[in-house]
This record gives sequence, structure tokens and C-alpha cells, in this order.
Amino acid sequence: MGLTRTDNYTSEQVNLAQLLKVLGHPARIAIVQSIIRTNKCICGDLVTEIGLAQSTISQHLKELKSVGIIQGTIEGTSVCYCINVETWDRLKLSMNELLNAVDANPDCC
Amino acid sequence: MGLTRTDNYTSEQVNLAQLLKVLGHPARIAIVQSIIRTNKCICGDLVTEIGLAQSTISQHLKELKSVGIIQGTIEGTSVCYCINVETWDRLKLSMNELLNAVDANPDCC
DNA sequence: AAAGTTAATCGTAATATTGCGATATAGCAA
DNA sequence: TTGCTATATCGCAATATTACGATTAACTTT
Repeated sequence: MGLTRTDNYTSEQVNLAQLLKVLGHPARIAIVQSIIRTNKCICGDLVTEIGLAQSTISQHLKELKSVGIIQGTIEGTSVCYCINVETWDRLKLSMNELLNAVDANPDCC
Repeated sequence: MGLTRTDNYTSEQVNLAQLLKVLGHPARIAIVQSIIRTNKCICGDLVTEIGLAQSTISQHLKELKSVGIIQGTIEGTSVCYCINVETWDRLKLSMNELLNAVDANPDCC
């Protein structure tokens, strides 16, 4: 099938999974970190910084944008990307809830 | 290609991406939440709880196990799964570092 | 207008993922 | 031994992902 079923799940489960899936690629982690680090918006410095083809970077940016993790505005001849804080906060909340649900008890098996 | 390149990245980027990728599926989120909730180790109640075929659940469990998010021990005729706290703590650290790297500044673009 | 720069899109090839049914494996019960 | 239950594995089909080169689109500069 290759098609993920989304019934059976709560919308929060689907939503969190979607965000984590997009972040689940080292290039996209690197892109997000780079955007955060340089704070000011950057563009295709990523190509040289990460070492993938320009079209590949562009595709990763598109995916990050499609789930709302980043946003971009056209700035002259280049594009300015930055973190979408609203989505990021939503991710932070959902993820912390999940991460903190495991208490420090020793493994039970 | 379909093959993710892992050079160019730090091992921490690769590692975090690997964990997030495995968590980036609603069924696996649901499985992890169920294991956390019932605390005591459970087995194939997941099949009825989540509503996928038994072989599909087993495959998801295998993936969660392959990156060390869960661990299982054979318990009579069934298998007992629980969270691997060591991996979970590693995930918590890396993820919090990433999540908190974005400060509350307004979007820059 | 012509040339250059930057980013997005298209097309394609290789590989991975998702899900299922069927089968195998292993322990328990009769 | 013979079943019964629980889980893992195999094989398959449909779809998704990753990456690249080539092309297109849009804006700048000359």
C-alpha cells in the first residue's frame, strides 16, 4: 500500500507524527538548525553548507514549509526563510507532553 | 536515489533524525503512548486497540525496537514491551536542545 | 535588451515505506 | 503428541521518499 492510514488516530497523533516525520531527516535537521543559528533569514547558503544539490535543498525546504515548520518570503532575488514560531510552539507542546510522559522508573522488562 | 546520505551530517544530527523518523508515524506514536500509559508491559492488545493487522503492528514494533526506543522480553507466550529509558533520555536531551534553540522572538520574515 | 543570479519545478531512477495475507515459530494446554 | 495462542517473518503490491540534472521563472545588473 505505502499509504499511511490516518483514521484510527487522533488528530493530535496525526499532527505530531507529520511534524516528526518531516524533521526525521538529517538534511532537514541541519537546515532547521542553520536557520535557527543564523537567526537572520538565509537562503541558498544551505547548498554549500550542507552539500546537497540545489534542487534537493529546495525540495527539503518545500517539505518543511508544507507542514508549517518554516516560512519564507521573497527578498529581491533570493528567498528569506525562518522558523514559523506558531508551529514550533505547537510541536514543542506536543513533544514535551510525549517526552515527559515517561517517568524515571526503571525499565519494567 | 531514495538513499539518504549520512555523510555531511554530524552523528548527532543523524541520530536525532533516525529517532524522529521512526516516531514520525501515527501508529508508532499511538503504540508508544499505549506502552507508556499502561506502564506495565503489554503485547498484542495493540492490534485491537489501534486497528491494524497483526503483522503490521509487529513490523512497527520492530522498527521502534531497531532504533532502541522500546525493548521487549519474552514472557511466556507473549512479549512484554516497554520504553528503553536510556534511548528516551537521549531523545529528550537532543530534542529539547533543538526545541529550545528557537527563542520567542517574532518571526523575522 | 541581454546576461547573470537565485530559487522553484519537472522528470527520472533508485530505494524505502506501509500494509496485508499467509506462513512460520515458540511456548502453553489438553 | 495434538492443538491453541501469540508473535515474528516472508512475499507482495501500492505508494512515498531521496537525490540529481535540466529546465523554468523572476528579479537584478549591465
